[in-house]
Amino acid sequence: MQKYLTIYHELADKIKEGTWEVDDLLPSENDLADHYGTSRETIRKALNVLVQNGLIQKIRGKGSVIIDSDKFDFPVSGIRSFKELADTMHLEASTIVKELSLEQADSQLQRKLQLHEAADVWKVTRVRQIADEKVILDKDFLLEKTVPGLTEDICKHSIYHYIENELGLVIGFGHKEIVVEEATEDDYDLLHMDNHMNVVVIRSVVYLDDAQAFQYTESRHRPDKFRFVDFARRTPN
Amino acid sequence: MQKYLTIYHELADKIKEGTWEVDDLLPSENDLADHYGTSRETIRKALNVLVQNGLIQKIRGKGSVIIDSDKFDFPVSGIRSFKELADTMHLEASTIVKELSLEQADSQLQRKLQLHEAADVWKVTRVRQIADEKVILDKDFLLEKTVPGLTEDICKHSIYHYIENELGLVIGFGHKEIVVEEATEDDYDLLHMDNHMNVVVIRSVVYLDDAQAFQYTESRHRPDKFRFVDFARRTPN
DNA sequence: AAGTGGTCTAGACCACCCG
DNA sequence: GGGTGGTCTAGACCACTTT
Repeated sequence: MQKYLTIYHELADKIKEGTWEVDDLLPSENDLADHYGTSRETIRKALNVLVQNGLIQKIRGKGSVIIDSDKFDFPVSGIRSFKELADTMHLEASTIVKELSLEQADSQLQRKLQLHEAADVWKVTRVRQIADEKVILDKDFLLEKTVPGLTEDICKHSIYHYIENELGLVIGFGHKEIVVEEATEDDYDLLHMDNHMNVVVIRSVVYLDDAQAFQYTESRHRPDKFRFVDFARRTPN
Repeated sequence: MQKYLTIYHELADKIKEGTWEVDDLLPSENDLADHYGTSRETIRKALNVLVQNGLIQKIRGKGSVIIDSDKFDFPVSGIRSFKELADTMHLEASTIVKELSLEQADSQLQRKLQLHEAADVWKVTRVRQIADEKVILDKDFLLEKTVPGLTEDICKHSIYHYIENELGLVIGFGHKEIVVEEATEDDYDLLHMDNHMNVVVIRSVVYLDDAQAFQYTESRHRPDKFRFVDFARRTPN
């Protein structure tokens, strides 16, 4: 692995273990460079990842202060699979696969995935349970060309795990939209909806690191169980 | 201004003007270094900001491809003021200041702002109108010590503009939580609520670049007018 | 004055993609 | 094999904070 990433992980682990108090300063970049026997720029690359992930804040002239990242229980933002979420939040979660089929992408889906021609897509419908309550209805559409060999077993476990670990693909980026809509009959059928007339809908497109869109997802959440957490920095624009 | 930021802005403007087609490649880093008479590392810093902001995707061995960032109308995510949002989205928006007062932070607010002692805070209540409909109810709490001299006029215009441009402070980072809750009487009184029983509530804490929390906000949205857009990358974790 | 992080340089080697 | 981006180096100067 790259030197800066191993240093990042070592520092991230130490921070999460509480090696330094919140508001304490990390050793200076020069000290870290000496300690790890590397150049300052390499240390800076490692520290920048810590900054991105909300573990430290750098202050010019002072140093790098430890941030109370517990406050954020943050990795919910960004691109995360349901399984990753459930694991990091220590939830008792399970998945029910309602449908797994191969279809032709219609024109709307072609536009979302920026396809210039027809293509086969997997349609996957899954219900997510947390503590034995059906709270999320996920409808995924995945390019068959990019994600071949999907099985019900994979869908039940984690499609992302399959994509990244079995197929060796690398997720690049994604964008999502969150809105609130009226619940449909599907929602009432498949989720434990009680009296809620609204659902929170997250529509997202995910791209590989070669900028190819390969997945469109509509994720429908019971409103009383929905929670989205985000950590952000002010960037140049 | 720093060389890499001027290069970033020049390239960002060119991309937004459509100088290159989506899926085209930017000139190579070496070419850009020659063209701007600078080193490759400086070019790379500029390109990394383009990547962060979803304008390009770098592909090893190929180059930097232009991403269709229109698809994201993206700067809604991250840390943005209502005024910035309204401006970039070209909305006909206005603000009504309902309350501006100075209070003592209660224990709950002290915890949110990570204060170790009592402190004065501004309490600002504002209703946001878009196209003459009252759609957002914002309740802000700002440390008076950090943000002195707040006036009704500033609150009506943009508190962030005052903080960054008049006071010369620099926003560092923030975190937010989005949930759906039952509407309160306040919501019904102050927003054009029709029959919606739910509101989308965004609770956020914002920090300066010295890692001092200075603002807590509760932003309550009419569900049918709520939309949150997010652009994210997969980062090491 | 000394120490910190922020920027910038000129060079090097590597892994990867493509013709 | 030539070009691309990814990593790493050793050094320099700067703006800023603290002592």
